[in-house]
Amino acid sequence: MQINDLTIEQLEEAANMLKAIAHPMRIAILNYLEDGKKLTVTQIHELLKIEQSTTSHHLGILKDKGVLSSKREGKNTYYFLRHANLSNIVNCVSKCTMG
Amino acid sequence: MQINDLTIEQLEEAANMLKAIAHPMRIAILNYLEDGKKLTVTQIHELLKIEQSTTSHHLGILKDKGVLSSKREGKNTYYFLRHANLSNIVNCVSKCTMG
DNA sequence: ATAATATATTTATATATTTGCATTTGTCTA
DNA sequence: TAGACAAATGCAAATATATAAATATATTAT
Repeated sequence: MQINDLTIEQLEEAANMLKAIAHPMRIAILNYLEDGKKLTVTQIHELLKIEQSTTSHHLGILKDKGVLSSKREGKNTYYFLRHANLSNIVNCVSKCTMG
Repeated sequence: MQINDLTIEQLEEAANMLKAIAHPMRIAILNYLEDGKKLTVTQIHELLKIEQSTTSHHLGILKDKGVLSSKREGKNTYYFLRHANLSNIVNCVSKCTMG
């Protein structure tokens, strides 16, 4: 299976995934979720000091676009990276922004 | 120098870079520019079958956000990846969209 | 059942992005 | 210098996204 030569559908899915990541707050969220870490909405909302509803909204986008998964445990919902290698994207771009 | 624990400015720069990439046409452009390849606006405009001005606009965004560089040669302007490892982002996301 | 806590959704407003057309600017050649 | 070709820019309409306030839903404990 080739990596390049993507169909329009695949291009759009890839774009949606990157669009989901391409936001300062959402990059910050992904930073907290490296190495398989799992955090709740409240934890993230407190770490980033942004509104609870805004936090939930961002997490919803990341989940909807396939970047994060979530798992409810009692009152809490834990969010975590769906593909471990997605951390690489953030690291890669971070590296480029530091050159 | 740490990769994580980014400042707001760094988060925004990283987000801008990813936002520049996060578009179906622009991902397609990056796909054509792997392995140090250089293409002109017209070549890309013909490959992607989109308007010349639209092509130029997308290339401008990619250049402005530090993803591409360009070099004028006579009537043509060649565009190419600024950091070779940016291909990894596209490949990484592509891989995730094929799971 | 009720209250308390954690998440998610709805809604509205503000802002940003995409696209193509028309135009302009830059470069080469006759 | 005029004409042809390549690329960039200004503009406007349609579409998408971000944010927060208010509200709704889900879960647990009393």
